[in-house]
Amino acid sequence: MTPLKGKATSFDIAYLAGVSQSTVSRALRDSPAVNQETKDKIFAIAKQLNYKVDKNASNLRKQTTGTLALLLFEDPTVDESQINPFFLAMLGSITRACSQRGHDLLVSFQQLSNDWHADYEDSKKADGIILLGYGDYKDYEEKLNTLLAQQTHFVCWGAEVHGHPEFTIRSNNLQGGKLAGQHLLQQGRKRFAFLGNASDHSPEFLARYQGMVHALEQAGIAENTVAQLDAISTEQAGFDAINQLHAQGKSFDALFCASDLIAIGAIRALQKKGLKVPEDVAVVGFDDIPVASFSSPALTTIQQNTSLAGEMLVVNLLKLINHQPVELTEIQPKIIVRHSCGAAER
Amino acid sequence: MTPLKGKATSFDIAYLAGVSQSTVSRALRDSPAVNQETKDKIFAIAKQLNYKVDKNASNLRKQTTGTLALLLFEDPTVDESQINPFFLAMLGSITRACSQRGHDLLVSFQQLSNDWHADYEDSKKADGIILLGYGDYKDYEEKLNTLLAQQTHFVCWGAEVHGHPEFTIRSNNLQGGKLAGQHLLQQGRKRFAFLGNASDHSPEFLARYQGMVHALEQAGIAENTVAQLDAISTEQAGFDAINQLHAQGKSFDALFCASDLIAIGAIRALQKKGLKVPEDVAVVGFDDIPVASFSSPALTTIQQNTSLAGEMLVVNLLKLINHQPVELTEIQPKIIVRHSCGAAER
DNA sequence: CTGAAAGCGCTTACAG
DNA sequence: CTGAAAGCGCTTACAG
Repeated sequence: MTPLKGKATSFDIAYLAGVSQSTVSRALRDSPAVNQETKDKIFAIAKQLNYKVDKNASNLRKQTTGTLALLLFEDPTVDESQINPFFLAMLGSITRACSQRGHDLLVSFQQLSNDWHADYEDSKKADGIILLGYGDYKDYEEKLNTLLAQQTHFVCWGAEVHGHPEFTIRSNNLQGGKLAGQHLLQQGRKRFAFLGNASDHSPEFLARYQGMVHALEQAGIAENTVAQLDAISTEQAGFDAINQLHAQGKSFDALFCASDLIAIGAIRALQKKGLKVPEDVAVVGFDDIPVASFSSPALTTIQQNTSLAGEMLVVNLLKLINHQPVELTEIQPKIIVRHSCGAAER
Repeated sequence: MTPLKGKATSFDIAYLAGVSQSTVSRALRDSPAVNQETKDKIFAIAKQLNYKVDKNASNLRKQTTGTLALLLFEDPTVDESQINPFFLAMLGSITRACSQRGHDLLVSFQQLSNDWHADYEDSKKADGIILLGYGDYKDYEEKLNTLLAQQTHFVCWGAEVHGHPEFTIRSNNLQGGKLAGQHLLQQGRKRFAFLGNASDHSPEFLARYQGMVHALEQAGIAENTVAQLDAISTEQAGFDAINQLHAQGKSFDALFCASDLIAIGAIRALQKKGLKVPEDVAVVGFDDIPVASFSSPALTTIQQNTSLAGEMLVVNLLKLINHQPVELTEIQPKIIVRHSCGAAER
């Protein structure tokens, strides 16, 4: 075999094997319509030439890509350099799930303000899109509607696309909020506060809030006694929110935060004011990001199963692409009791 | 304009604009050889049809992809569900750097044992490959040589490809080790231990070890007084290594760990044995992963600048692809003093 | 400044 | 079981 200039093509193999290029193509995709001997010969030559199917050519012909795109968008206010650890964990599980199913993953960060919605599938770079991120849901929804109108294949994490539950994988946030509320009640706490946006601009956080309120009401605590303050999912926002709450003269002995990052910032602010966690204020977070177990005190939190979530996102997107029915998936949250709530022995 | 069945192509635009398809193609790429009026008309129609260039077709024709592949491989022993936070941070900065340069990023996890080396560029899915990961360098090197032989465009983080510094972006690990050693010496520590493989199976860790030894020798402390134990970059390995060191009857008041993950595990093991950090043992890690500031005590560590590293990886790979000379890049490490070394006030 | 034509490397009816 | 041929949707010499 003489070395060829440039990469080998199926024609080179055909020439060397003494068959037609069509046969080579069939053999390489292991078509049952090809004689085993012919196949063996072709495989051997392909291996020798270090031949790889040109994906651009095969995708162009097949009109498909074998690739999924992950669009990760963030609140534009967030520091550029840091990605929310929760999404990073999701990224990990999504990447694994893709590999397992023989798909490639195209990853891209986006600002919510950009025109991210249109391009990946239309330009044939991906068969479908996975959306991941926090941000104002009202802005988000608009893009989602464009995607819907363009019949792009997509799934998203967390927030439901109005009237289309099949496009979403989400945690049971209401249940998560209930778990947090109930647990805090069990610790004998009476005066509650919640950090995180609790409006339809942030449906996930809202559900967490509502879940907690639900638990409190069952225990005879009225919603109007609960202090609530908006916070995006960053440490800084949690820190600031506590200071604001105190400036407003609000007092509380139980604090439920819409995310761990908020909780960690809040704990810092509380400690800076000389308050003890959990003695003075019991704190529960949400997500169970890796740092949660390292904060002081270790953070009690509502865990979201990122492995399952990532897996389901990929599985459902693939089903959508293949026009198969999807399972409606809701991930069940789980409370991880550590020290910040005052329950576990220290 | 009547809506077209399926996606619009450049022929549809040509028909609508009353020009040839060649002209459309030129106009869309903003070729100076096209009349501005014609361009305007074509752009307007393209927008109306929500036209997007088919990347498979254009890549096939241009024989390029506009895509970079990131191969993230891990020690197979590591728990499947967790990715080393340091690499996750790198992933973030690489993704950003790619977007900024108009490239897509294909991400893939690999076991070091797999045949990952060949496919991405050969199959025309990417113009080049970024390699990221820990693992036995001896195994790694072999793959790298294959890549080299195949003339694949690639860059890698950390370990130098024998005789080819241009393919690597690395921290000055030797300097990092020195900083750690010097700092520990300044705290008055005399009896040193190092956790991490210090052989050519792990050149980065080895250099960190050597840097520390170098600092110690300058202070008159001989290398043979230093306790060293292998550990891969996980908490568990750090935890186990401490127990083993104690079982061997080794005692030390200064501990330098080849990574933060090792350090965090080591601190847990020390504390479990009733030893105080930093009073009994001062600990310094390496990487400055996000959890480092949250461990108790907060971890003093040698920071690697992941933003710069990710950026340089992308920049150099792009240069390699375009046959331009690359800058030899070495990232300068920086010591972040927190509490685990006993230096900062608590 | 514009058009007709070739061709990138495959996959897949169609025919035998 | 195999081959000849068309065609996926572009880009880019070549010619005018």
